[in-house]
Amino acid sequence: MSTAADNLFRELKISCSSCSLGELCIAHGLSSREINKLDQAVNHTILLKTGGMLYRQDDTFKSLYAIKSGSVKVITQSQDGQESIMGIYLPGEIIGFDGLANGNYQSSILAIETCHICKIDFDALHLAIPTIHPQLLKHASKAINCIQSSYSTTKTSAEKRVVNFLLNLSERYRQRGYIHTDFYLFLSRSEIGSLLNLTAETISRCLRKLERETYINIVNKRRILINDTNKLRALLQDH
Amino acid sequence: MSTAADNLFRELKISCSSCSLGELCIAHGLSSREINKLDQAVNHTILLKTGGMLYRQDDTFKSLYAIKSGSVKVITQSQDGQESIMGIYLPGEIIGFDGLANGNYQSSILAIETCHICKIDFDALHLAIPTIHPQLLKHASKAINCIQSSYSTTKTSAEKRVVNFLLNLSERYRQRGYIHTDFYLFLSRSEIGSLLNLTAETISRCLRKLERETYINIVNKRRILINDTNKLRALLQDH
DNA sequence: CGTTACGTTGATAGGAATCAATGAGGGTGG
DNA sequence: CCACCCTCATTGATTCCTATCAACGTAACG
Repeated sequence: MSTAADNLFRELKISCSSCSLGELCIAHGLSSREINKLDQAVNHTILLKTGGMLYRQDDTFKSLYAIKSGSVKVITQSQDGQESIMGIYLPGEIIGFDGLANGNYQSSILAIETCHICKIDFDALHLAIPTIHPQLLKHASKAINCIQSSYSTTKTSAEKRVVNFLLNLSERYRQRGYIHTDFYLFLSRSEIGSLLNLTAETISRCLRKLERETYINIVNKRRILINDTNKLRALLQDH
Repeated sequence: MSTAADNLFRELKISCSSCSLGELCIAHGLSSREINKLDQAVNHTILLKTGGMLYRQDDTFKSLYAIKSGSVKVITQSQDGQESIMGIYLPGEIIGFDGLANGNYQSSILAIETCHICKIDFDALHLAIPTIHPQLLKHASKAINCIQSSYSTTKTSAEKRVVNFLLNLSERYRQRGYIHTDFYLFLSRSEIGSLLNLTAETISRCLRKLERETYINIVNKRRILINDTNKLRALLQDH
């Protein structure tokens, strides 16, 4: 019923040349003239508040989106109405490739914290910079590898899946220049469970066990401090 | 150590204009002049025998590949040496997008039956037909949706995963104009288990149970006859 | 200040893994 | 041609991990 337009957001004007995403964005490697053209294709910067929806599963595909700040979750709804979290996206990641194949997005995107997001009209982008596609393909390829690797981790024990989840987040924060041993979980235990194919109780038990064994500290339920990344990573090796 | 070149294959010459893939291939929608250029980019048609390797994980990315006939399996090796089957590809599907992001393939491809495969040199393709990229993006998007949906099914019971596997194969054969209620499994029970995150014993038990309950017939271990697709599909609904 | 959602913890149940034994086919070499 | 080996598939018995069920505590919020 409701669409992304129902949610509160403001439009901001930030030019691509002054955007902080840098090489993470599709603009990477473009000439300044091309970047000006990109600016015209990317006419909206959206402010999306926590809980706000960027787009809904089955909406017709029109745009790709680049996350400038904040994070979002990917949700799919199966035919029986069960919602399931498929992943989360952080700044510098491009969303929307799933809509390209059929012309409809295959998942819904919701903000799990306040986000700034670039809306990139696909047709306009194509017209403005025909040479952009290799960059897009690389981003799509990265998305493929990302999903592929999360599929791999479903083959291990609950504890390993949780450890892998934490290390994956940590590494992605590190790559973006954030502190990678101290971060906030924007997902509930139940949502993490949905993401990792486990129950909320199991997530809770695993996190507390990791805390008891001093691999991590948990502050205020949601804030994670990693004491020693290498020791944590070692947990993935044992069988 | 060994590379794809070690495996037996012959080169065949088949022009894109006379290729049977049709709209499944990236050539779909191109003018005849563009198709001639594509022919120059696609200079090899490879005959790959059962067990032969198309490329190996970590090989440097150079080409995309289109399966003309036969089927292949996708294998990834984790750091501890464990091999795991990530999926199988059928005629009309494009392989190799996983190598685009980093310049290295993230998985190995092995033939599970005799295959004819088009090798599409990526750089040559780019030079020959700069307008090809939207088509490529669609294929990449399809790949994303495909992996995404197989990730979804890891959230269900063993029996449902097996049923979903059979129906998925059946549907893909149907879309390609093959008989979709009678097909051969080119994977062992153990490989299906690896694909679905189950053990060989569980796969065996599930298949035999489906046979006992007359949803399917199993001929000679590997050949599957589906008695009633709708009844089989109904098994996915119950909880 | 009740209501609600979230998180923690314990007890129990269930489903798939594991272990084990057997059989069936396919290939090889004597 | 047959004995042997090896891989694959099947089936049963048992174990183990995670889901489920249940109870309670806590924080946020109107």
